[in-house]
Order: sequence, then C-alpha cells, then structure tokens
Amino acid sequence: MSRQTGPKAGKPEPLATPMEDTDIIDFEIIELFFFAYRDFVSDPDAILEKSGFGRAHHRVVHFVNRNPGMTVADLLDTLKITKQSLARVLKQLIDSGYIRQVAGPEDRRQRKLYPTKSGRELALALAEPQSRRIERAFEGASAEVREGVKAFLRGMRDRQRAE
Amino acid sequence: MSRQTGPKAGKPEPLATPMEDTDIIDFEIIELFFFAYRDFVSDPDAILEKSGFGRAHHRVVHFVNRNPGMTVADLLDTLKITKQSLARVLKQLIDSGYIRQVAGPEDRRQRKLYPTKSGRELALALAEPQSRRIERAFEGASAEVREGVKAFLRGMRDRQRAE
DNA sequence: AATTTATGTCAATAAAGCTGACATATCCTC
DNA sequence: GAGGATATGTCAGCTTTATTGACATAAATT
Repeated sequence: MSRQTGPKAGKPEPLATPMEDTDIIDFEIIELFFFAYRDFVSDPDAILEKSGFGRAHHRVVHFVNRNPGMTVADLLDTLKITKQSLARVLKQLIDSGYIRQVAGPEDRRQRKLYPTKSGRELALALAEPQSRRIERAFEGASAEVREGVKAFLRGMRDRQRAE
Repeated sequence: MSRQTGPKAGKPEPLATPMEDTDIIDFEIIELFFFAYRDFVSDPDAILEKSGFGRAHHRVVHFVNRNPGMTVADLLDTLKITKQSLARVLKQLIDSGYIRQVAGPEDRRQRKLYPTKSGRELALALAEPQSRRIERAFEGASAEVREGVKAFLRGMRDRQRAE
C-alpha cells in the first residue's frame, strides 16, 4: 500500500540546487522554530527521564497546576489527545502522588484535578530551566520586542477552534 | 462536605490555587510556545496524513531539500535520531520517488541525498501553510520586531552542541 | 424510567523512536 | 596487499505515546 505512493516509478532526476526562501516561503523561520522547540523541550525531558515520566506527564502536571480544579474533559480539550492516551499518564501521576482527583461539588460525575504539594514542586522544577532558557533568549531585547514575541506566538495559534 | 480524606491516611492535600508567574518563572511564554508549536505542526500533519507519511518524513524531506547532497550521517546529526529510526522513513521516501541516493563522487561509501522534482514539490507544499501561518502571526509587526523574533528563536537553541 | 453525560477501562493497533548485533563495500594506513 | 576504520544497510526486539472501538458505571437530566 505504501509502495507506489510516489508520482512515477523509474528514475526521476535528482535536484542539486538548495531550496531557498521565496516571496511566499520563509524557510528560515520554519527551521528556527523547529530547532527552538526541540531544545526547549529537551530540558524538562532530561528531568522527567529520572522519574520514568515523559512529555505527556509534563503537560498534564503543568496544566493542572495552572488551572487547579479543571476536569478530565477540560484537559482532553487543552491537550487535544484522546481519553485513553490521557488515562495512562494521569493514573501514573495520581498513583505517584503528584495529582489528586476530587469529585465535583455540583456535578459528582466530574473528577476535578488538583496538584499536591509535590505536584506543584515538580511543575516548578520543570518550568525553571525553560524559563531560564527564555530569559536567555530575550537577553538585550527591548520591551517592544518582548511584547512582539508574545504577540507572534499568540498569532501562531489556530484562530477558531471548535470548543 | 466530601473531602474524601477517608480510607488512606497520609494522602497529601490538594492545592486549589493556580500556579502563577513569579520573578523567575514565566508560565505565559511557556504556554504560548506550546500552543504555537502544536498548531504550527498541525498544518503539515494534515497534508502528510493523506500520503501515509508522518512528521519524521517531513523533517527528512525538508532538510534534504534545503541541503541537497547531504549524506545520511549529516541527516542523523541534524535530526538527532538513530540510524535505524532514519532508515525506515528514508527507505519509504526513496521508494516513493521523493528522494534519490547517489554514491559520493570522492567517497563512494557515502550516499548523498537529493530531492526529486516531486520531492521538491512536496517540501514546498508542506512549507506553504506554515509560511502563511508565520506571515499571519507577523501581521502588523515592525521590522524590528520581526528581527527580534528571529533573534529570540535563535537564542532558544542550545549553545554548545557536540557536532 | 429512559437517556445523556463524565469518566474509567479493556483490547488491539500504529508511528516513531530506541539498543545491540552484524553485514558489506569502500577507504586509508602500514 | 593485508588489516583496520568508516559509511551505510539491515535484522530482531523493545518502549513510549499516541490512536480507535467497545463497553461499564455512576450521576445528572428529561
């Protein structure tokens, strides 16, 4: 099935010229963004490795700390992953004592999620090297540029998501 | 009230206060970066899905188009993955006619990698929505801010990598 | 009482990475 | 030319993180 997905069989000519920026395509920023993110997540990755956790755990710990009392459904919506993917990491985090579930006070079907003290500490420990990296990247930047970077990052998000 | 401190004693208390920015931790940018990257890669993901390719194929196609004639070793170094991980996706891209291998003119052990015409077209098609997204995110930004964003992204990378 | 909703769980699958071992062709050095 | 180093390819097996589909349970809603 994946054998002949290409255009034609045989021997198409290889192209020797590099693909350069054009009016419409800005490869430079595409690459900068790729490398920046790769290194940005490498800091917490290294810390998490010691606990046997991964990137998924990081995201859950982060958002639960930022929005204590959020439900499982809220989290699924934020992370854009499936219930089953979340279930595994959430269970591990609860079993390890980083996150607690509390039945919703009004709707008792809901499981509201809260960090424990050590969950808060973990989130801070993971954010610290990332913040240092960000501060380093901002060195010498004017207030206008700092605001411009935030506006740029906001502008990179999808506009109207079905929520 | 159902606080649920029931069966197991020694369960840590859940924290109800949101984790806020501090002097040292800038959660806002951490989140902005996460969401920006999540949506940034969603564009090519949607295109690749149709061909049965994934993100790994995208990276290979991109870098081979940017640096035609790069060797397998160069690519491994850029992507920071292992030979075996690369082998699978590279084989698929070659079989599908997007990339060609040519024995090195001086060192014939080397396999120099080149895009085919359709490989070039694929790379452009994948970059196009990303570039449009970047352009949209830059709307109304001054030249200074644009340069500042690039400088920021460069600053986010690791400094001394063993290359 | 019946339906919907929020969550949990089971089973099977896939993509993309990993390690370790080994094969082949080629280059380099003695 | 022999022997070792290098660039690449390949095999076997494993892990993480995601996926879909099906079904269970408790609680809310109609």
